[in-house]
Amino acid sequence: MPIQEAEKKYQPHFIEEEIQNFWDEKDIYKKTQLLREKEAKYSFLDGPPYCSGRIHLGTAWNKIIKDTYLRFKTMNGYNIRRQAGWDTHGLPIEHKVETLLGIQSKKEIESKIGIENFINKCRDFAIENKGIMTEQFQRLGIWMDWDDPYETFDPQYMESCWWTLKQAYKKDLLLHDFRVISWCPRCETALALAEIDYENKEDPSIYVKFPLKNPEIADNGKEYIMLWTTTPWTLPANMAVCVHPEFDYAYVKVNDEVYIIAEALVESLLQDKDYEILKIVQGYQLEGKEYIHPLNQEIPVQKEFKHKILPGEHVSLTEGTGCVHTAPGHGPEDFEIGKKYDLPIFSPVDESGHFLEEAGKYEGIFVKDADAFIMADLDVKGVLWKSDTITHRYGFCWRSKTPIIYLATKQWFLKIPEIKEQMLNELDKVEWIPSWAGESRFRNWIENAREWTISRQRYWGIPIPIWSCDSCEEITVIGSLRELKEKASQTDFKGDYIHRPHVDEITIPCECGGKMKRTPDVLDVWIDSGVAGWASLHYPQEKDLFEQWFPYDFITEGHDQTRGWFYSQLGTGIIALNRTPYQKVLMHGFTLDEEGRKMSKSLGNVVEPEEVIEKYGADILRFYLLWANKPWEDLKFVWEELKNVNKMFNIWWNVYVFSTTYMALDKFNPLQCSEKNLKLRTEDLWILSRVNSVAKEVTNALNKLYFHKATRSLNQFILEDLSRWYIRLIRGRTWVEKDDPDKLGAYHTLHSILELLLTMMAPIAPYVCEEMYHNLIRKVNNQARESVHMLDWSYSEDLIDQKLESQMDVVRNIIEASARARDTARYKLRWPVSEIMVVSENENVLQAANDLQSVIREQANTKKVFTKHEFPDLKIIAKPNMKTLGPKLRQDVPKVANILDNLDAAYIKNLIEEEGLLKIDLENKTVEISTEDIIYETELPEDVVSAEFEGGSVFVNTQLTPKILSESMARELIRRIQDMRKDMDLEIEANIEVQVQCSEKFKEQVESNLEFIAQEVRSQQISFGHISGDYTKNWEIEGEKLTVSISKV
RNA sequence: GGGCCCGUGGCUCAGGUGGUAGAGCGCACGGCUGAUAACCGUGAGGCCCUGGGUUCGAAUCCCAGCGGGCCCA
Repeated sequence: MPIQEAEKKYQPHFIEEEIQNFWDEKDIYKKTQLLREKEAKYSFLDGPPYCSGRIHLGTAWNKIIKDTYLRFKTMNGYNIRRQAGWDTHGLPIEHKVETLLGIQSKKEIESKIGIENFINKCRDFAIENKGIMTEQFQRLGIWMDWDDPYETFDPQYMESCWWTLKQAYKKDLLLHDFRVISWCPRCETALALAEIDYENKEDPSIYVKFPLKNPEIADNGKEYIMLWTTTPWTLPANMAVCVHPEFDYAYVKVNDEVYIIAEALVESLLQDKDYEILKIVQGYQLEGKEYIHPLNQEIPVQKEFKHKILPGEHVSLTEGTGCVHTAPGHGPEDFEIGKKYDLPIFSPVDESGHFLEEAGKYEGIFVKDADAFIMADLDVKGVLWKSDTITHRYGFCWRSKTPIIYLATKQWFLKIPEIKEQMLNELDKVEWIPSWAGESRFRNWIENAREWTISRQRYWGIPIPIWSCDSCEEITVIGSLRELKEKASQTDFKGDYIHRPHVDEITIPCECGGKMKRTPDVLDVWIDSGVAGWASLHYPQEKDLFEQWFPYDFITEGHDQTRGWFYSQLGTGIIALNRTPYQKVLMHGFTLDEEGRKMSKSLGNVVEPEEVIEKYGADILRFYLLWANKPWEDLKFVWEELKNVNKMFNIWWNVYVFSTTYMALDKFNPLQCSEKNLKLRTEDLWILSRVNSVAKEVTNALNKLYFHKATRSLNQFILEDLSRWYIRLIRGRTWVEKDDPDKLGAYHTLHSILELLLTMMAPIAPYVCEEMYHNLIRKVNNQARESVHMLDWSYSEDLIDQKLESQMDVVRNIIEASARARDTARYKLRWPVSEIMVVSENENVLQAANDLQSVIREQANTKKVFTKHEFPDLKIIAKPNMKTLGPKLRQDVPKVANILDNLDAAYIKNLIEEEGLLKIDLENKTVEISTEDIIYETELPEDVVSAEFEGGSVFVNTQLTPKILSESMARELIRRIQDMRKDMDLEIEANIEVQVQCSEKFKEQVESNLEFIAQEVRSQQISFGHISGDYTKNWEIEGEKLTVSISKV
């Protein structure tokens, strides 16, 4: 089948739907994978998106980067594993399901819904969203194993995760201990650092004075240590006050009271008060002083305890009083101090953030609500010195957006600090793009890594595989389902017994005779995805795939994953396998809105991928996202810029339409081209060189993951080289009717560059390339591979001719300069000129003009092209420089000017250059004229206009000879007839008859060019006088009124 | 408060081994027309975020600050 004329308009939706159907029906993805099955492996791991809703632009960008790179690697002959992944467990889904079920707390889950029911709902929810998101990704043209993804709720996957925990246990990296950790009172669970978002929040800012037990200075006993806090609710758990041992502290007298405050902060705190500093001591001198807890009446525990001032290196002078309220049960640093000085870890708050009985008076009150009560009580006691509010950054639960609190609880941890060194070592073995992503950013994060809280007091997650005995201290960590079955007391294992609540019922007999029960927690979801590298391959239950594909050559995710997936994979990788699971990482940016703000629902600036696809299609969205910025920088999504890309696609499509129109018309078959039947011109060799140069650039760019460079090269090529230049150059050749080698040469060249172009573009714009491939390649060659995505990536270094490319650049400059020169003379480009002269001192420029003379002749519309080192007919004019001569000659100036005017300028110039000066005899004296006294100007001969270009000048002879005028008029007439053809909507190849009614003068002018006119407008005959055609129109050419009439033959 | 990145015409971005600032879009004017929802030409429009330093010379290197993004405290 021959090449078909393409649709006139680029219709992405139609094309994309059609191609998607083709891929689906013919199973093209699978076939493409099979094609490379035996070749070298390149392993990739998909970072699993969380399936709680719909994808957003950032997720789309992420997958588009992956897809483009993997398609590129596939075409380069690699066998690639493209399993998609899904992150399915965790709080976000639990929350959505809670909302769906109309409940709000853990209690309700257990009492109203039941854990099993709840888990099932979560699973259903995840599966449903997975389906929705899969469709969204497919609509973007993403090729992955959508039918066989890894899912974190899959029991086999979870088993690998258990195995990982067991490795941690074996290496003694598991820890169960009391810690103060961040806690979400809404979700009633511990949170890891990675699960906290920071936002501004308004809180109380209060200064409280704690009375000293043994006042030193104040006779009236009113001596206090002043402290500051933004969390009044933690005061009931205050166990100490810390001061920095090396700072100076002042005893300040205000009215009849004495306060201890860091000296550096006195001024700012008491600026509007009368105060007197009585004494200054160093912090260590305050150590051991006892104070009285002001709420000791309200909280029984506080009545018993002896409160002391302690040293603390963490105390700073940036805010507060330099005396730090210390509640070991409610702050990580406080906890450390508490441990160091053996303070009780008092944390009288339950999981939901309500005070327990030990909190005395405050029992049952939610901590944040207790702020007001506590402040009121302090006020009544006269110890609330100052009360204000402050807006500061505060941690929130990543999902429920609840302000976190710190509680002392017993949790499971991974001892990350113990493997930190190894993590840093492994980090160096990874190739990071950009390099600072690993070398600076990730390194910094790891260096600050602390113990990782991995237990969560929730339901929808991987149950922690730790069983502990209820009578002795013994624990067992289960590493596989088989091990569980072997050790369990039960024998009946049916259905999903690995999720809660069924796994909770399984017990293990302990050697001591007791019963081991599972620790009721589930795992942090970051562990879920962290183990994806081997869990997706079901290692160690299955070994084959693991041996083939692990470790991974490449992963790519956004920069938020520094603390997320990059970290969790590295940590668990070292725990499980002593190594990093990935070897090359591209850290990409975020998508921002037009103002550079992040997209968020609350700002209402979210752009949905669907919205873009609807307007422009997936190919254009893909190209845009890979073009707009460097992948590792944030990307401002600007609609206006999409128009740009859209324009490029339209132009590309137009080139394609142009090509197929003529190729279809002439039934062009690229397979039947041979050196014998076609003739290549220099411009053909040039575009072949260009397209291969671009292919080389694209190859290098994609190899380096510089998608922006690849797309920018392609964009430049399509617009500048192909559409604006090459097509313009070959227009004339395609208009020839007969089957000549020159035309075939153009077709053949066009065909092969389009083929290479669509091959290079295929990973980026997979749909439209497939469409073009089918028409241009498959239609005429049934041996060709079934899909463009099955092609081998290649280009020809041999066809690259650097010299020719730079010569063409010069020639384009010359032609542009000639157009500019004509413009200044208002001499139309449509009218030919007899000659142009290219003048340059640069030999290469002249050579380019000579070598590509035919191109210049055609495009500059000139009969001849000459090249010279300087313009021979340039007339030099020497003018007196009045500025210098005036003061020197005074009244003689006019005489000298007159003499100079009569001398030949070239003669003057020569003389001065040779002798340094020119002597002019006046009646009574001789004046000497030197270089600075003369201003040289040049004058062009009549009928010559010039313009400069980089490297030289172009001189255009615009003299109108009768011959030139005749051709000009002929061209004017042709243009009008073509216009009428277009009006009539004629087929391009349609033949016509032309009748012209005009003055005798005009007729004579064009008569010698009748044959030329006839050929250009596809007219068999041009007759003058009588008008009787199908379509008649009046025109005016250079003042001549005429009527043209044409008929279709 | 700390770490990393970014900051160039109205907009989006090049340039970045130091040597008189570029492109596309947009704007104004003129031109072209058988692939053209294109194209060509001309023009206006930049204290290259600010301030210091190194240097004969800084958009580029160094330091400090400001603004934005991400991560953390």
